[in-house]
Amino acid sequence: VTAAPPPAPAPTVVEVDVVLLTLAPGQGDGPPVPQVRLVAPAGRWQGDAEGLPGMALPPDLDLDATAVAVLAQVGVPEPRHLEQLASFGAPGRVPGTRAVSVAYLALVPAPHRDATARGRWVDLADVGPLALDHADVLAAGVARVRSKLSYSTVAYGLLPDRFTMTELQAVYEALLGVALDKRNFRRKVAALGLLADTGAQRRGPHRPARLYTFATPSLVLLDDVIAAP
Amino acid sequence: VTAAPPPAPAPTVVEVDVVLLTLAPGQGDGPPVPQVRLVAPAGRWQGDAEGLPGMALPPDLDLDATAVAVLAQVGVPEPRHLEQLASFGAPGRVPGTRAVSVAYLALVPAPHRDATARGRWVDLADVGPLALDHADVLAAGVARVRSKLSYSTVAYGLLPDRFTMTELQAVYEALLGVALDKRNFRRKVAALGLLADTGAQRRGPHRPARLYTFATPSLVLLDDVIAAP
DNA sequence: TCAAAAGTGTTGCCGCTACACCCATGA
DNA sequence: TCATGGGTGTAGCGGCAACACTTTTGA
Repeated sequence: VTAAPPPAPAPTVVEVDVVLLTLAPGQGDGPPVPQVRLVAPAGRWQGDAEGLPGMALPPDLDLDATAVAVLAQVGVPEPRHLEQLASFGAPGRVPGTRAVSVAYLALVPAPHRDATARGRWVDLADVGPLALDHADVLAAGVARVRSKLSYSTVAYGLLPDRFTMTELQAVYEALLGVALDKRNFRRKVAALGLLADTGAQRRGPHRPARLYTFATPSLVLLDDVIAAP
Repeated sequence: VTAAPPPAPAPTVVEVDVVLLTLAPGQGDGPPVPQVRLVAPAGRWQGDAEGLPGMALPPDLDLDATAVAVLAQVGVPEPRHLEQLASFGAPGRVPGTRAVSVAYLALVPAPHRDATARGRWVDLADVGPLALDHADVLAAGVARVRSKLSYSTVAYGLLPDRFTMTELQAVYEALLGVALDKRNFRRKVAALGLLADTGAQRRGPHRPARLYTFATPSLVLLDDVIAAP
């Protein structure tokens, strides 16, 4: 709301960038490794650093829909979870233009190795210098996921439809970077009542494991669980 | 990041809107009442509904600085707390243009009744229909404050420099809408060690009350407190 | 001396953590 | 039969909620 008559609109470009995260199965029997989707430098900026996938806001799409379109470009038809992260708009962040970036966080289960899609998955630990201020954006995304682990079912975004307790626990351990007690973990998860036992089992070289699903197919805040008697 | 050569920038305006909240002392001996700062309809949109203070993003300011500029317009030289809330960018949200709004949340102690500033304080309970999608933005701001009460010292943003325990408790009760036990409240607050006893007292018609200050003059996340041994 | 708000301890309960063993399967 | 991961119970401790009375002041 401005008091003065509308000034000439600033020549500002709005773009939507997406921090797309996944958890790739560990090599051998190692723990799962967190990965980001990065794309090659192109379009608006030059240089050799990769960056987050993004696009300019189209006239007819809202912000969420634009994020979905960005995801489509990198081969993700629909993410398990998508939420707005923050906006970045420092005057110098894109050389030559004034660009405001609305950043999103997206989570998907397993890296579909889709050859037609742009970009590649990079282990979080191996991410090099990124274009523009994308390192900040990525950091914000990672921080958000980590903090949400404790008070929501973010893990939903990273797991396949059916998964074992051990896999669920591995998600938490990989993202939190700590080891958890198996019995306590299972007890706590069970107490929340968010999982359904599918009855099915995963058969492997050893004793079969029960397969579970999230009872509600979306991310749930834990407060909401408690508040629903 | 776009693969194609840069398309002509969409004619998009970026504006920064601020949800400015305070807690006014209650009438008589009533509890404090939460208020928002609203401004009269002007500039970009017509109609009789008030709206949140805001302005177009100037070429030389980043988002945070723009929020500060907006606050200056409504008579707040520097807010106790300022954080980015979310961005709103549905195609139809401002008739006639494509405007993306980056919303901020700001907190200030007491309503300075400053005649030169634009706008007025309105009890949250009395807020009527707002311009554009500002009702959504306001709702997001209120939700953010409420949720942050439990895991941070947001109350810092709403209290004067020196305050009594009862006032601090009243902030929590007013925002949470529940009554709290005096002894438990004081014990918990003391255990966090975030307050300093000023030694001074507030004298009233009854027994004087100790005055406290926040030891760290900014909003603190409670996890950080625990993580600092 | 009275009215009104400030200030202070204890107890029971619940949830969290720590900890070690048997089970089912495929090889 | 063995190697490997799947699955289960308990006991101690600490934090949280419930609860009522004394103190200090101004009028």
